[in-house]
Amino acid sequence: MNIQESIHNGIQLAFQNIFNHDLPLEQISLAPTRKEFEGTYTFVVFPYLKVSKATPEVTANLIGEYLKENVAEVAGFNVVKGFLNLELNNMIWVDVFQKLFANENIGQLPANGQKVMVEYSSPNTNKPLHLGHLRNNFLGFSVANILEANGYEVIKANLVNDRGIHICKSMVAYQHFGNEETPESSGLKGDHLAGKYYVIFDQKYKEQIAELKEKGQSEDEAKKNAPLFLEAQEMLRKWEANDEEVVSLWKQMNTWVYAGFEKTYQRMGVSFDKYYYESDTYLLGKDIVTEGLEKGVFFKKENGSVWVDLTDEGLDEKLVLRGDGTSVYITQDMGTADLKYDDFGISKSVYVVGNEQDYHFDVLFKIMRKLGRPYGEGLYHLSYGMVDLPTGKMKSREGTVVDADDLMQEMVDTAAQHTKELGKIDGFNEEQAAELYETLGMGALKYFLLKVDPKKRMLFNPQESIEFQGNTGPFIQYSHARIASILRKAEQIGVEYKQADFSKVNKVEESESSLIYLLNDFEKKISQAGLDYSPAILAQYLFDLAKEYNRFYADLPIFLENDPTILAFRVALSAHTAKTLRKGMQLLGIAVPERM
RNA sequence: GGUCCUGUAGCUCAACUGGAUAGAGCAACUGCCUUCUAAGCAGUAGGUUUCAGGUUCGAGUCCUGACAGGAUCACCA
Repeated sequence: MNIQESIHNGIQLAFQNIFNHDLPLEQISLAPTRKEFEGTYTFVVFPYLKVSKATPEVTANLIGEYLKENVAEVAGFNVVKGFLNLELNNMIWVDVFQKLFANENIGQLPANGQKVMVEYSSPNTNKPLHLGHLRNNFLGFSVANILEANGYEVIKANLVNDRGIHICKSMVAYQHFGNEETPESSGLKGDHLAGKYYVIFDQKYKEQIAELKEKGQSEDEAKKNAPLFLEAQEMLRKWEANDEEVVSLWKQMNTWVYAGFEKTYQRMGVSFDKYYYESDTYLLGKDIVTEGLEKGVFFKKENGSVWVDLTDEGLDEKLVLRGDGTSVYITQDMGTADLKYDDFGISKSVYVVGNEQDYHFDVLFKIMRKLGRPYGEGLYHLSYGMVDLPTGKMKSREGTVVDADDLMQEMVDTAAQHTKELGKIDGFNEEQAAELYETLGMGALKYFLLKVDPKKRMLFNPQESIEFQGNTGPFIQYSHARIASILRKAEQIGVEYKQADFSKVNKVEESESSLIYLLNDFEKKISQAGLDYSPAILAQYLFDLAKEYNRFYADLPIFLENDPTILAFRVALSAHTAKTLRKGMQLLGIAVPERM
């Protein structure tokens, strides 16, 4: 039993014995005591005054006395107004640590037998990935890791948007202006090559619109009548009719784009277990429309279009199939939801998609629940906010985006420059140095994007956003490297700490107990991060932990300690902190170096 | 216009889900490297939590109404 549990039990017994009141365990909550007061945990008694029929002070004192008498861990207490601060026997931190230290497999909760799919990334194959995709990918990958640590079996999925009018735009532009250019001949990554023609399409398209307007057409007419636009539409029709030439160009460009994406994913450090392609799934969902009509969940209008009425849920009527019998976006998504379930038997399905699609997913999930899908309650939209630039919103078509590949390279270059300035590469060969720069640059970038609550929109200022000091990835990486250095020294001078028995440790300093308190919180934080689908909770925890360690590090110089038992204890404390940092950062998808 | 999200120190973010005197980092200022890595540590300064009401022992957190920013409401995806 851990400390909190035994205090919880003690409080329950106290209520039974003193007030003759049955207080369910799950209603008892302990808060950490604020720094200004003596104690470790605080129990707030205000809510129970009706039960105790006494003043806050009297109530708190009665419970405090009972806990002091009957709960071994509680050494004393003090009462401030209605706050009961419990002072623990300092030595219990040694026991707490001993148990943590013995756990080989920290940060992994027992399997819960449930399968969850995390869909993220979901790129369009007409352009390269940008800053917004970085947030999406890092979030998705990290949440997948966190759910796995919470005991789920996780399937990471990528639903590639490889068809549609926007893809045809790149293709049309390539046909006209491509001159047989290839990634090899141009030296461009395949995804950047496709993106180049997407931008060209937009430029030429705008020119044509301007020409038509000069000839007297309205803006809307011009947009619909521009030759390039008509060509793109025609190409989509041909693609759907399986036209050989169009399909072959489509395949050719896709091959290039996927090769480019693969490199980007590799550098990001993300991976997928399953790829879905919209070119395969875009016709799915029509059978669900039929099913919905039969079940009376959907209804048909005079022109043959099919709708769902969600007014009882506070939404509107939504179209699920066009009058001509063709699909809309949501038709396909209904089909894909079923496909995922049929493929894997998942009980939960997480969609990592930007918050501009909040309404869409609200509708989709309500429909699937109305249809009585077994996975209906497990559908979750992990909605995240946009990444804004100081100059405003990013637009791929206009080329005002921060490109993912460029940004990652820039971060790694900055890390390299920074590291050299600090003179930290003595003893590194070229390959090791390059690896370190990669670790630090990517660590800084990932941490920057993950430390913020996903649902909040965030500002990215390329000039000054990413720091290497303070609440940053490199700060945590640095703390780890520091400990690694201590462990090397301990190894060198032969400190035995790995199998040590710390029961003879007879004093615990404040900076030690604070550190153990935090180390003890690790699994709770993983669980919280899983429930909230929020890597930010974990990021914040790891920063606090690294900071607490650095305080301990400055406070108690380990190798100056004369008592060998305490010295070993402190080395062990360091080793376990390093392990926790490493594991936690791994859940964020961030590597930690042994030296830096 | 309807719906949803956000609003906390100059800037970027926290606040254990309603608890005590709202905390970190950056930027500014002051100390600390002949002792384990100074990408660090200790400290100073910085706040009417957008505003106005309400609920209660207690509100940054819940409710109502303003204000500001954003998203969305297509037989687009």
